[in-house]
Amino acid sequence: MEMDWADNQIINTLQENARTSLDQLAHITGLSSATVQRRVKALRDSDVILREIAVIDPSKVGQRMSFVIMVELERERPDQIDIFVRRAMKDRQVQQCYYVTGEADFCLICTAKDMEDFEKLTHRLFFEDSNVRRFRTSVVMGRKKVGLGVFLDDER
Amino acid sequence: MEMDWADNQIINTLQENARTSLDQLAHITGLSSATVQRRVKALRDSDVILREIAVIDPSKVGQRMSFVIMVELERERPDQIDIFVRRAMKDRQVQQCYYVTGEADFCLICTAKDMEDFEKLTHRLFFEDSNVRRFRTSVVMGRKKVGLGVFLDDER
DNA sequence: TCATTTATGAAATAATTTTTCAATAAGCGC
DNA sequence: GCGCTTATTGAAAAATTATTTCATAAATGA
Repeated sequence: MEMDWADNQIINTLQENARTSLDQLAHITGLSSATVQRRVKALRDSDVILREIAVIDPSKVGQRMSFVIMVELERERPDQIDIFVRRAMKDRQVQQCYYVTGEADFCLICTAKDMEDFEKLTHRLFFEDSNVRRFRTSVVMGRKKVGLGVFLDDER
Repeated sequence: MEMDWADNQIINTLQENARTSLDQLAHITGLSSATVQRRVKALRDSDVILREIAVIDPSKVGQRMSFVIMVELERERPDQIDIFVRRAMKDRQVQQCYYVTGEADFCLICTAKDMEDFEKLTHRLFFEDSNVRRFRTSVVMGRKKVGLGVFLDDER
């Protein structure tokens, strides 16, 4: 999809606040609000904007802990990998699952109420899957930056 | 903040689609749209809903690569840690920065256009900071699940 | 150049959000 | 339980925001 400076501004702004009104975006870009609305629609239709979501504070809803988990599988056959991916993807406590190069096969970002809740998670994901060789857990002490932003060049 | 089943439904729904209208939320919860609007406002004001954002497809805006980087610092003094955190936080290509237990001190999730772009990132973040002992990079081959959702119990 | 397509802004329309207000429900002291 | 206060609720009005329409202007390309 063809994109210019105005689109970049729209994308950057909506990544910071998806509730920014078309009037505000019109002011930022110097376009009319009708044009901005068509630009936003095009960005949605072409899946540049994948979705618009509310970000919840996990600690405010009882999920007080976060974890980074590096997972090594026993066998790296595609079908074996797929079984693990499916299990991870459908688990609500797995926020992110990356298939990666290096020593580990996957990096997971997970949340849990407490350590007991985390232990249950490890059973669901790792002990019930005989193909998981080992996993290394890092407990998150500080969520210094948490986002999904890909911010674009502001230059005209 | 006191929260009931209707709030949970609102939270779960807005995490999937922040553009869900008050009428739709009213239908889901069985409340009036005026009440739902007040619930949503309360969730925003109390920072249960931290923000509402557009999620962009990185590959559609030229950021074709993602990386998981485990970072070890030389000295773990709070002021030294803070210097690194600040640098990581203000870098646009760092989507996430977790301060963690275990061998490494930090786990970063980063994006880059290509390997050259990534190399620049490592210089900015790691080589210019004499306090970084080492870092281990895992290149992301598959973004199997990417989100920030913390989904709540659906039971009444 | 001319024809065609595409993008634009102003205005009208539609949809959504926010406020107002009266009624009901929930807490609380006694 | 009774009376009092405070909270929460829904319907309707008001305000704001999003979308469509339509005529015009700019870009594209034979």
